[in-house]
Parts: sequence; structure tokens; C-alpha cells
Amino acid sequence: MRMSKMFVQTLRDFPSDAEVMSHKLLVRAGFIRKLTSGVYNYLPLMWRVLKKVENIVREEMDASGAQEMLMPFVQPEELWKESGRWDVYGKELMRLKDRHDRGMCLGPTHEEVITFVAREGIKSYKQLPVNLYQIQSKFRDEVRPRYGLLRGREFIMKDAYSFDTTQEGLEKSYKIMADAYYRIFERCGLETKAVQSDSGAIGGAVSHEYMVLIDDTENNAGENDVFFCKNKNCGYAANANHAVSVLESAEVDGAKFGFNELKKVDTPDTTTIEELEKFLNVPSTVILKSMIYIADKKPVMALIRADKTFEETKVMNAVGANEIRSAAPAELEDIFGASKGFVGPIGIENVKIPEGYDGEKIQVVADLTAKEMKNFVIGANETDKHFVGVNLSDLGSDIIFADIRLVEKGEKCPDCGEPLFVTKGIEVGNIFQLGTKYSAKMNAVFTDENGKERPFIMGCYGIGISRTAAAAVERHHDEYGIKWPLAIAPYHVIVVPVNVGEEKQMKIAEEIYKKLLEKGVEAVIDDRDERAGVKFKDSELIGFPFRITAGKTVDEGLVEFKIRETGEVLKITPDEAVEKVVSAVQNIK
RNA sequence: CGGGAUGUGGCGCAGCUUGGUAGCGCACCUCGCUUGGGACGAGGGGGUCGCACGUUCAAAUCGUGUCAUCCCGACCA
Repeated sequence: MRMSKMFVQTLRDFPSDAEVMSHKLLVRAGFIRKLTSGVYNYLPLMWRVLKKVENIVREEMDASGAQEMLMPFVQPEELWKESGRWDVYGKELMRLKDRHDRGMCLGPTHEEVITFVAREGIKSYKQLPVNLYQIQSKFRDEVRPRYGLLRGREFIMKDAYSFDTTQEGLEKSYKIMADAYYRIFERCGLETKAVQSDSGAIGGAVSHEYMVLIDDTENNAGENDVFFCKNKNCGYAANANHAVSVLESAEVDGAKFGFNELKKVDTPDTTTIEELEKFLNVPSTVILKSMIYIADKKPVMALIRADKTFEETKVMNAVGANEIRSAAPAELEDIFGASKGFVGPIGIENVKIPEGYDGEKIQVVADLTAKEMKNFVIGANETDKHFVGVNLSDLGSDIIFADIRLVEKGEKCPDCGEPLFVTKGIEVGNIFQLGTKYSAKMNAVFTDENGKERPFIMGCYGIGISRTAAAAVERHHDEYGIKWPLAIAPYHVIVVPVNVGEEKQMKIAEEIYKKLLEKGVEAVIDDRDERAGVKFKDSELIGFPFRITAGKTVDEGLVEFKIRETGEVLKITPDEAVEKVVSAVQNIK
């Protein structure tokens, strides 16, 4: 490729609307341009990168025995009604009508369609197991798209779906994918950690997320908090929304503070835990904090020892909901007649659920920390009042107990007891044992050895192609620009004649360029009549892994060979330079 | 959906307080000069100042509305 003809425009400045490095650099270096919020044009350089990532994914998927296909981007409403997700998916699902007023949606994922494909095409256990995948654009109407390619609304994804006859078969298919995923990300130049993750409303099913760990806490690109154990024999790692919190003891008996019997006390203006601690002169560990969530339109009260934090996903799972949000202060008034800071579970069975919400009574879900507390303090469901000296037996019996705590750094690993560490992570892949969630609902069955019909045991496996490319930029850049891993770089090498007016430099550069092409290297020659500084800045910004510069030293028969990743510079002959690139390229194949 | 901010040429920004017919840097085109780290000089093209309505002799500037974008939060198979 000749730089003078390449469709690329690098910018002198970072775009003002970008926040994270991958977004800033990909725009500035001319890889992407925004069309509208969360939707980007992949310009030629970006498209080359994406195709490289795709091809690595494709090679490893094919090697694992999976078969590639392509499903439609637009899907009919009926399929989503069959699976039940039409009503649960929410606004993220981009819904539209065709000219006949039929409901359609843009595919955010393809479980419904693949289940349709399988029930049409798979009739017998003899056809199983099978794993089908595709690489395609997805659309999710994210509440808040951000961070460029890391959280776009339209993005490229590889999604695979396995079909097995048994749970054991599924586990085998799952393991095959887990192994393939490590290879894929490693080949993309990304070290990943597979972490246990929340399995959503499905509950109980196994799920792992592949995280690119981002140590820099200043970096917002890592949107997930990952807890992990450094014990080599253990290896526990989990997303914060799933990490098990190990109970730790604390001073939890209010009797030590004079709360020997249940009574209601005045606690004016104590709307926060801190204020309440101060007013009653007790530690937060003898206070049971109450928080109201709206789970699938049902009000839910969650309880936890007040020095701990709720993990909403765990609350959601504990009550079996699909969607959850914390209630607004005005809603508290509506439901309880008490203001923020004073709601509590005593007498909750008498609280009437107002119009606009679902449910007959308010479900109470308590964290396991509540179980060891005695004579504690809790909101009285009356503004400016709390109960003290409360025990669990005072709260009624219809309480769900579960781990609904957010794990904290330094807590003990649930598997080995060593302290847990936390870091940020970018989720680039997700593998998931679905079971019969879709096949059962959509009546996707096969005939087994005994002539009996049984639903497919399914698994699904995603990789964010565009997100993986962006994550690579997050992990591989410096102050000058991108440092693409060789395997996914748009081109392997750029050849720079310093001065296109110097015949000898130009001649050597052209020769090198030609040799590289002949050897199958993806090379660019910067034949622009620009000053050296411009060419060097651009080559570093765009992130070519290697640069061969033909400058003044051509008179001595030497060129400069520079490695982007390390900054290492060698003065060698043109043939040696070509050889270095060729062997590096062969090495990644 | 709550809170905050911003919309002026491809990118980055000034002008707005105090209304008077749009400017700077980069990029782009032409010529000259220059050529190992984002040169220099001269000339040139490109914007109905997000949109609508209003106030006014006159609106980028004031008012109202609306749309878009970004940030924080909420949310996120």
C-alpha cells in the first residue's frame, strides 16, 4: 500500500468527545469515525484490524470443530415471544415495524434464531453434538454508549452456540470453547483471565467472562471490577457481581450499647448511616441497613449490616428478577410513608403496594450478615424514628437469606482463604452454559437413542470482535500512539524514505517494499512528499509494529530498523531488515 | 430517566458578558523554498454559527422551545 493513496487522515489533536485512550487514539490515528452516538464507521485501517481478529477467531473456532454460518440481522417478534424475551429484554432491544406492521427487532444476540435453526435442522441425537457460530454486527440500544468501540451500540461479535444431548456433553463443549478462547486472545496479543460471572436470571448455570485486566485505576476503560486470588494453587477469579463474600465477624450485639429490649426511639434527621451512628453513638455493625429496590416492578426490601454494601446483581438474583433498580426517594414516600433513611421491615406486611407496581406484598431479602446480629438498630418505617434492640425473630418469617454483599478488597478468598485482590477488567468474551432455557421454551427437540424427544442442551459463547481490537489498544499504546500486536496490526511494517526527492533513498525504499510484498508481508511505503517528522509521527500514531527508514545512511548501505513495541533501533542492511520482518511475520502464523 | 456541560468549516478552539453581517491554529488547494522528528513564505477554497420560533432597524451574541453530543449517576444477555 502506498501511503499517498491510503484512505486515512490522522489528526493533530485528540477528539474532544473521547474519554478513554483506545477511543482517542483510534479516532486520531484515522481508524474510526463516529456516525452517531455509539455507531462508528470502520475506516480501512480499522477494517483490516477487525478482519485480522475475525480470522484468528475463525481459525480457532474451526479448529475446535465449530462450523461458521450467518444469521439474519433482523429478527421477527414471534421468535422472541416464544422465548419469552420480547417482554423482558427492555429498551436495549431495538424494536421496529415492517410495512405490514409486523414486529421486528435488530439482533442483539441470536439465541432465538439459532434455536429456530436447530429445531429445523437437527432431528436426531446422531447429529449431535454440534457447534454453530457466526461473526456479525449486533445492535443493542445501550442506555449510555461510551468509550468508543468498547461500548458501542452497533458492534461486531462472534457468537457461537453448542447443542448437546446431555449436561456432560455440554460441559465438554464448554471446555473446548474455554480452551479455544485462551488461544484466541493470546494470539491477539492479549492476556486474559477467565472469571466467574453472574449468570443473570437463569440462575445456577455456569458462566465465565474473559477479562483483559487493566491495572491502571485511572483508566475507565476497564468497566468491570474483577476480584481474584493470587494463590497459584487456587486461581479463584470472579466479577464483582458474582464474587462470593466470606463472612467476617464484627461487634454485632447491640446489648453492649444498652439495647436490651425492643423499643422505638426518636432519631431526628438521621438520614444516613453516619448520622445515625453519631446520634446513637454505636458502630455501623449493629445497624441493619434497609434499602428498597424495584425488581421487575415489584418493590423489594433488602437488608444488610450497615458497614457493608449491596451488590445489586446479587439482590436481583436472590429475588429471581430480571431487572432491578434502587427506588427513588419519592417512591419511598409513596410506598412506605417514610422518608429515606427510616424505612424498615417491621410491620412491612401491612404496607400496601401502590398503583403502578406489581406484587401483593413486599419481599424482604436479607444478607447473611443479618443472621449473626443481635439487638440491632433498624428503621421504624416512620420518619425520624428507628427501632433499637431488634432481633431477627422480630422481623417475621418470610425473609430470603442470601449473600447480597459486594465483596471488598482484602476479604478472604472463598476457595482458599487467602486475601482477594481487585482490578479493572474489559470483558472481551463470555461463555455460558445455557442448558434448556431456550430449547425448552421454543420446543427445540431431538429424538434420543430411545426414540424419546428431548430438548437440546445448549451453550453460548461470545467474543466482542470490535471490543477486543479496542482492548488491544488500551493495553498496547504509549504517548506517541498505538503499538499494535503484530498479529492484528493493520499492516506489519512501514517503509519510510526520508526524502522522496533523494533518488537513492527512494530507490532503496522501493526495493525493500517490493521484496516485502513478494515475501507476503503486509507493507506500506510512505511515499508522501512530507518531512521526516510528519512521517515518523504518523507511523508511531498508527502503530506499525516495524519501521524501516531509508535515510542518509543508505550511502553506507544501511537502513534504520525500529521496533514499535520496544523502541529498539538497529542500523542494518536492507536485506537484513526485510529478513527480520519476514521471520517475525512467519512466527505469528 | 435524574444531575452537569457543550453545539461556530474535516479536527481543536476564540468571538457571546456590552447585538452591527464570522475569526485563529491545524488540515486542504496553488506557487516558492525546505527535507532525520508534526518547517517557512505568499496566495486560495470551504461555515445560512445544531434547528425552530420570538425580541430588534439589525441576532453566532438576547429570550423560549427543540434536537444532538459528551460527562457523572442510574442501567447494562
